[in-house]
Amino acid sequence: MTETAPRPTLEAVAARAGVSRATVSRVVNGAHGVREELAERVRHAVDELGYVPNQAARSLVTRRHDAVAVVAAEPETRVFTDPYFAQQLRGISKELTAHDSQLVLLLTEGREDHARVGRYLAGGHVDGALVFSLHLDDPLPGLVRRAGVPTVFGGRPGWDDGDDDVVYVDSDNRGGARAAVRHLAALGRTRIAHIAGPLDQTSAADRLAGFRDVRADAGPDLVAHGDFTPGGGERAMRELLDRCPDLDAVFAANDLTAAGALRVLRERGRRVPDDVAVAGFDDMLPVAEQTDPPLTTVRQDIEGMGRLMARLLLRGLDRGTAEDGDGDFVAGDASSGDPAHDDPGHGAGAVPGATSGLILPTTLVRRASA
Amino acid sequence: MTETAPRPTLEAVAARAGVSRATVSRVVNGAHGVREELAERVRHAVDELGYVPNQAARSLVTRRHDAVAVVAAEPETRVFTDPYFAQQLRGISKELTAHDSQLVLLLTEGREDHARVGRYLAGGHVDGALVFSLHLDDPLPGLVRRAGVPTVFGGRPGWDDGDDDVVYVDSDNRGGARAAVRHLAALGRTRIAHIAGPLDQTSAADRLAGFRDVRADAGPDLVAHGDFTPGGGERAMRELLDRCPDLDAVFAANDLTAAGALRVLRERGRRVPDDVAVAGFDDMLPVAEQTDPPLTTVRQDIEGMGRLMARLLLRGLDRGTAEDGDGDFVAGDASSGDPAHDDPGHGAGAVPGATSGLILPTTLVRRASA
DNA sequence: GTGAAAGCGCTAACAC
DNA sequence: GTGTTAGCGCTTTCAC
Repeated sequence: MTETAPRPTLEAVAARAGVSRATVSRVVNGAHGVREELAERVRHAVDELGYVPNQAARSLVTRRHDAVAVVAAEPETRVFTDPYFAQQLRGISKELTAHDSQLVLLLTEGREDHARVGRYLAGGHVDGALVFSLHLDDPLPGLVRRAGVPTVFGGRPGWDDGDDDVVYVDSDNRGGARAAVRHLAALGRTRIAHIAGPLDQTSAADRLAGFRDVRADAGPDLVAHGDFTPGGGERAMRELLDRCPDLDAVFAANDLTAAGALRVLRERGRRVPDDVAVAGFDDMLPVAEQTDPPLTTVRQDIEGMGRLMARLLLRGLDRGTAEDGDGDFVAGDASSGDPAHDDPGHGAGAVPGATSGLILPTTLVRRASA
Repeated sequence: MTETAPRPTLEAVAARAGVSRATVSRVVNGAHGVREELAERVRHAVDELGYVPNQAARSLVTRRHDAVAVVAAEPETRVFTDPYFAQQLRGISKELTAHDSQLVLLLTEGREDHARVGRYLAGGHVDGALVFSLHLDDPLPGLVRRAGVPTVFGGRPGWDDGDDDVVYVDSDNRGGARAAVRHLAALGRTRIAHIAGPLDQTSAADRLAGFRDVRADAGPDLVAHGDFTPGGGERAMRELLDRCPDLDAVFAANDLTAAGALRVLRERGRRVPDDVAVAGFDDMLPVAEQTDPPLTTVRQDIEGMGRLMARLLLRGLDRGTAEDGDGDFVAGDASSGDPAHDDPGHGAGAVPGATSGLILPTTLVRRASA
């Protein structure tokens, strides 16, 4: 834990190179209009002295911070029970790095933390925020709005007050669910059940909606409610089996749930997929590949979500800097029919005063369970 | 993505309260020696105006940032294949939050990123760094040292140049491994094999060392090499079975490896634990509880590691601020005998000029596999 | 106890 | 093109 040595300043570089501070500043910031000879001298001095600009001083005047906050509610989201969040972070990090922006991570544990986050966001430390909000009643969204910071949400926000323009990125939960259920149906299954996730999370609600899209006629006994955990999956599976002993397929709201269901099916002597076909959601690798049999499931581009969120935010931040149209990433299952499905070409800030979401496509991964 | 409104400044608050900027500053920073009446007036003005100090301006003069960088090499560590890193982050976040410090996440993807991280660290954006370095040849440690930023490492660093004082936190990989192997032996197993992890990571090396501590006589055919993945576990298990068909126990370097081994054992018709007892390491929940049978394994206090790292760093930062001795967290299996095992009471900066590590204890979690 | 004033390191007008 | 100058919002001596 050595002490930080005093860093050279712009002034020092200027003296060394025999120019003014302004010139050094211009060179350092890549401005045009500096004679190449001088520029070279400056660069030399910078190297010699090991000059690194002081960001605090810079932000003070530019009001830019080259930093973005990532806000996530830790206990409520499944942020730390699986690698999901970590992958989104990775995507975000990659994109921010490419834009020379730093990632400030704000994790909230409870209500006490909200004030802190609000203060931080309002304090003008960051240029924007990426907020993960998966609960219907999440206080975070309101909070960041009040802070007045440009924001992109991860996951479809539960509320929709209409008069506010909200930008979000989500994966196609509904379309993915449809694909899974259609796959089960294509297998010839006719008694297809669903184990839903906690419906106060939009992902769970959307997956249930996808199930219903395909099985509009499914009776209520074919739907049980889990909580995205294996334990919840077990309970729900038992319920379903008791209610509908003749079911021949199950679509679980996520892989953890499916793993629990699998265990109960085995315990009850049902063969998978022969007697009952099972499909999950997430393609959470450590689970989906390890179950017996391995899980047929719906894969999302999680890292891609993170990247897209960051990209949207950054693009919004330098709105007006032209340079548009790197179209990889605009996405969407065209057949999705999801009501929140915007023209992806516009991205951030497309429709002022209206919620606009970008939905990333999902893909069905076939393994042995269905 | 609404635009940020202009924030009130100290000046504004001062005007509102009818005092000088200096006084407001004192109140805001909780200094003594301000007449209570004035202080009250200032607090009032702060609330009314919704004043939040501008951190950039503050850092510019104080040279404090109330921010800590967390640096992790993404592809090399298993950071994104399991929830491990996320849990450490959570621990770090909690501790930093309690000290009003922000968490700046620096993820590196490759060599190109090192320069960026070095620049950032050297740029004086943060008060210190928490660095995860698990590879022997990791360039990160040297880099942060050159940046001259107070640092605490996560995981025992692979190198040890002796003349530098390095502070790190690790869990008791060696002691945990010993406990697992002793447990297998206590079960009456005599032919205990080990599937090691990638030995360029100290955790894997330490677990192997722990195995050897207990089974000093184990021949080389009882040790196979995996890579911390299920696939590696499968390959290693096949090898072991071919070499030593009579083995009756396996200690796998982590749970993922154990999951792979389990699959091969089943495939080869060995019953677990009857024919072969299996133990893992990590207690990685989505895996350890889902395997068939569930895994006996060694649990680490991952979140605790994160907290301790942050605590150590922060304590080092305000060295001299007295207030010491909240002794929860100082830890260590006293019987460990690990050479890097310091007197935990001293913590950060205890032995200047020498590597000092704090080792968190592990616990054996018994499930059905052994 | 409180205020006035200097200055942290940088950028952005504005002159030259 | 390049230098000079005036702050950005804050903390911190130093007088009073």
